[in-house]
Amino acid sequence: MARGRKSVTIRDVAEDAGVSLQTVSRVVNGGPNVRAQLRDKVRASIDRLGYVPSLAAQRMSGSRSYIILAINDRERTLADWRERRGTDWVDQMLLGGILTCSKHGYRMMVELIDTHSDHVERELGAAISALQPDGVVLTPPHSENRLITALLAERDIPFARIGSMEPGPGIALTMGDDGAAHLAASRLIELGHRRIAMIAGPAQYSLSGWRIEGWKRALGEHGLPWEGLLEAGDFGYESGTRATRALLDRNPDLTAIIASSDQMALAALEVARDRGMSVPRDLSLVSFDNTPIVRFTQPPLTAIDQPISETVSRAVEQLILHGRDEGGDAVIEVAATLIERSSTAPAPPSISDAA
Amino acid sequence: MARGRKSVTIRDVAEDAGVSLQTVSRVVNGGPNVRAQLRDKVRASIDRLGYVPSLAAQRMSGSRSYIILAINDRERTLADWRERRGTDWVDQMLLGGILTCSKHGYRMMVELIDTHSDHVERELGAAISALQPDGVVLTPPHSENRLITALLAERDIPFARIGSMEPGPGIALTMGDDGAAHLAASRLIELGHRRIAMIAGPAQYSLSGWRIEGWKRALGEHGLPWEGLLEAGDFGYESGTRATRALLDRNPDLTAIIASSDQMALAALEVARDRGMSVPRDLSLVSFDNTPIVRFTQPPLTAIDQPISETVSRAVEQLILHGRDEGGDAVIEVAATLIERSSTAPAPPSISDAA
DNA sequence: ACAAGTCTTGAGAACGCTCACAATATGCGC
DNA sequence: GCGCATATTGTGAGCGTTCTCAAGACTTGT
Repeated sequence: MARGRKSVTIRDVAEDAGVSLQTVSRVVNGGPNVRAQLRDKVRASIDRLGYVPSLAAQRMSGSRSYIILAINDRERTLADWRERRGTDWVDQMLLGGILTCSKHGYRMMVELIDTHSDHVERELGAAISALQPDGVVLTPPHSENRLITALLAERDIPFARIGSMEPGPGIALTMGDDGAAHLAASRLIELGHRRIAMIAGPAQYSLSGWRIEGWKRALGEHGLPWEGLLEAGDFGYESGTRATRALLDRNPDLTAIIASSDQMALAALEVARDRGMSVPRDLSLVSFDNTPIVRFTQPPLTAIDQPISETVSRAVEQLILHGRDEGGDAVIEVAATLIERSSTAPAPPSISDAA
Repeated sequence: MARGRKSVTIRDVAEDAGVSLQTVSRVVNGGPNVRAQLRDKVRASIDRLGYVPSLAAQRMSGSRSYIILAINDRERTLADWRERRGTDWVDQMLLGGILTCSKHGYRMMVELIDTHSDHVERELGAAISALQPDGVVLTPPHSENRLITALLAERDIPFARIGSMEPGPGIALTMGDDGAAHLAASRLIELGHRRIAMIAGPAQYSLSGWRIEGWKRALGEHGLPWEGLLEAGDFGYESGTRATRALLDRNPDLTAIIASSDQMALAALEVARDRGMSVPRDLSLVSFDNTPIVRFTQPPLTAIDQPISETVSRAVEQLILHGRDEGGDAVIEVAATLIERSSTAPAPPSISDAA
């Protein structure tokens, strides 16, 4: 006889236990109407033979594929990856997703999709046709892409939009970007800062807007102006350098910066150092993301921790458990927190204070 | 009529193009014997209808599943992830793998498996039965786990072992750990260092041994002793702290350390700083991995860059292209390089030199 | 003890595709 | 123009599972 390469099928189990295929299938799927005695017998056969149902066959006949597809932005991911900037976002997503999926007998697959519009439909369409996933997790900036959400809705595939505060279509999950920015700014105000700048993310990410909102709101609550204190970057290091320089040039009295990504904060730290400013003595710095990097800089950075894993985990759970329910278009919020490290300190006595 | 939720099948294409299913199948799979005229007609139908074959169905009937499974160590990955240490290894692997897979029409799936022996067979067996992958990529420490390689061989699934210098079974791919350690040590010797310590990785990783070999060899070539200069860690930060302290306590004349992971190097940097030693003036530091973190420490660390993405990419390519060939048990080497940053400098004039 | 219901089990079709093979068309040498 | 080899197309079965539906076994109320 040949190698034992043929795998154990449901038929083998059925024969071994002396029951029909259907009964085995019911036992495997926790079907309701099987006598305890038979169920145990089948279970024993399954264990002995080491039977595990074939995902492909399950997909073929059943209505579920047991696959959740996670969509990431190809351009940004690849750029980060090529330049060895770290792709912590993908990591967090992958692990949070995998763990929650496997808890429910699902698998997660990661797909990189171009933001560029003519690719979106083709690439996403192809992935969906090939995989026929039971749910899709969208990450920014795809989360609010009409083309994508329309495509998914048309194909009747449940989906979750990470990082979106807009209700429907699909499940929206936000990490409270406005609240987080508000928190960061408020804390800085509490520390005595009056001139607090923001390096925002790119406009096509709606969370960039929300962060700006939160920051403005905090300043407004204390009667502080924000004009001239806003610069936009693209989350990358270089853009952070440019933005920080512009901010510092324009505002000699600047004492604090909130950066919308760790990379941009790293850049700000470097620019400050180049200009002979000490962080946090002369300049306080708060970043967004809290990737592993910021714990090891000098000084370690105070950062808004974005609970990506948990958010994706919640998204996956919703998709698996309530995927097909008409979900009422709820917005789920997983709160971000401020991790204070050593890049923030009380504001230096200002020139006007001294006067 | 209901929503357009039913997907386009090969049958739809066949009808649209007025040919048989088989002909469409041949066109899709690049079959050799189809007249150009018909092929174009079928292609047109495929494009118009947006047909993409179902992975599940392909797996069911054909001999291939178009899935490559990447196995990672669950314990270490989860520990790194939970403590937000960064899981750069997974990242690099995932992206290198995904890209190469998609180039060949394959997909990559990531699976976390416990090292603990009774889990290994069950978990890996289950993953294989469910997914029936066309190839498996093993990462350390699974790369040399007999239980795993035996299981894969028995089921006749091609596999690649990343980070292994041992030929067969399966394809072995190494990043030249002995050579890399030799390179690091040699460079330090060139800089005038005589007392060069090594913080090794855990023994169950065979690459730990190879790195020790390379380091010893370099020292030996210059008549330098290594006794008392070796400590083992577990790749994690805390173990790096312990190891560095032990090394420094035992060897007051130590001027350089090679750490087998970035985390341990980070710890060494911290310990040195605590003891009032300046890096690189008093102590030179070389780390392994070159994760994004080490570019932003103060000083940025000189590191051995492990080309994980490229190695996994090569592994995937081998599996897809030559998976079933009796590969002759070759060992493929993808060379690591030394990235010099600011944590290495000429050795300080030693006490004996001064005497 | 009998009809009417419920619980349990099984049989057969179907999912979308590729395989092996059969049938037909085309080309070539003479 | 005939016969053979070769290129092209079509047919039917089967992959491993779940679905639908029907049949048999057991309850229950009267």
